[in-house]
Amino acid sequence: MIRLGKLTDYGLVLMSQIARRPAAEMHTARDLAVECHLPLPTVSKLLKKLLHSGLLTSHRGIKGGYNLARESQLISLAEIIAALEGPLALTECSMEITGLCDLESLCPIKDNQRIISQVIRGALEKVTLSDLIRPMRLTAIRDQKGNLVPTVSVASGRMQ
Amino acid sequence: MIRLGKLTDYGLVLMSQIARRPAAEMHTARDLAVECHLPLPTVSKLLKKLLHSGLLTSHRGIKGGYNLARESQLISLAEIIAALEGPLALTECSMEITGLCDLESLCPIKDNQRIISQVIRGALEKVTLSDLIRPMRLTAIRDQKGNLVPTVSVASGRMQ
DNA sequence: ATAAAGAGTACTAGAACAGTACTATTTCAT
DNA sequence: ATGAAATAGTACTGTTCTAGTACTCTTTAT
Repeated sequence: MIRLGKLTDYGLVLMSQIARRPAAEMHTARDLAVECHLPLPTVSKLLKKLLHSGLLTSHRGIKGGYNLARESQLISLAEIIAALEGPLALTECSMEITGLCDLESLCPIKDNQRIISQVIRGALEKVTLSDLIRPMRLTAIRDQKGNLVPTVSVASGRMQ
Repeated sequence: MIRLGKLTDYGLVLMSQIARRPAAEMHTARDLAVECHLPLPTVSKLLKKLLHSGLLTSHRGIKGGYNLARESQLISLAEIIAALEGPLALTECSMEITGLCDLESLCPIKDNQRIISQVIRGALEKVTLSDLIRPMRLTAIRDQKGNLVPTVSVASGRMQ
């Protein structure tokens, strides 16, 4: 079951906002709430989740706040989403992967859900937080059938 | 807002089941329900949706049934999912793409949701129904950080 | 000591999904 | 012609889960 809810979107907005500022700066939940136009309790809750997943560091007390645990280029969208939505439906199968699929064994998939999760996950692994905050170029190409296919290309030239 | 619910999964199972059989065969909702172990009313509802989206053809009356509207290689997962979940959150931006982004104009994205939708959509566009029914090879590679990254490679050698 | 910030828990209202039932319409076979 | 089997369409309902909110405790710098 794959899902990107409103809260996850908020979480991404928050992470982007933190990433946009200099790395040394601390960010309080209150400030982030104002900057992102989100209710404070919601922001608090999200930041806590992101903290527990190891994507943020926190400092308590006055002059406290949150900051990125790693550089933004090292944080993938898949990680952020997993932190907020729970493991991206790769629960059971990822267990098997470590044991079986490393050996290129054939996987008798009956659940399509797994394939799809992995395709999506693969795509999200490739996009990092830093890709999200820099302006991206949106191009539309036509496939062999003549349909418009939107393509997201990052400034660095990497293709998704 | 991206979501793959239970019903969408059922829909994919149904499409796979139809695609697995010879193209000439007709498939009644009743048969598919039995074969896929799903309740008949649910199957009916899903098939109707898929029909309206142009992914299936139908024939009424006794000896009626459903069939694929196109060959399975020409039906992408994105299409099936869009048929069952509604347009994959690419509502507004895809409109703009036709006009602006074709010209490689810079897109001042404030909603991350759009980027993500497009990344995911791009990934799902590449996988077809025929990819889904043939056995796939699941491999796990390690990235530069040492994390396991599951990768789905199709028998044809195409990479996702 | 105090004020400001994060940490943790619990509760509530609302929406959306999933499932079901019922009826009409079409078509082939007898 | 008639009946059976199939799709087509609509409406309803219960349950689950999300989103939002409130309150209290702990930590830390001034």
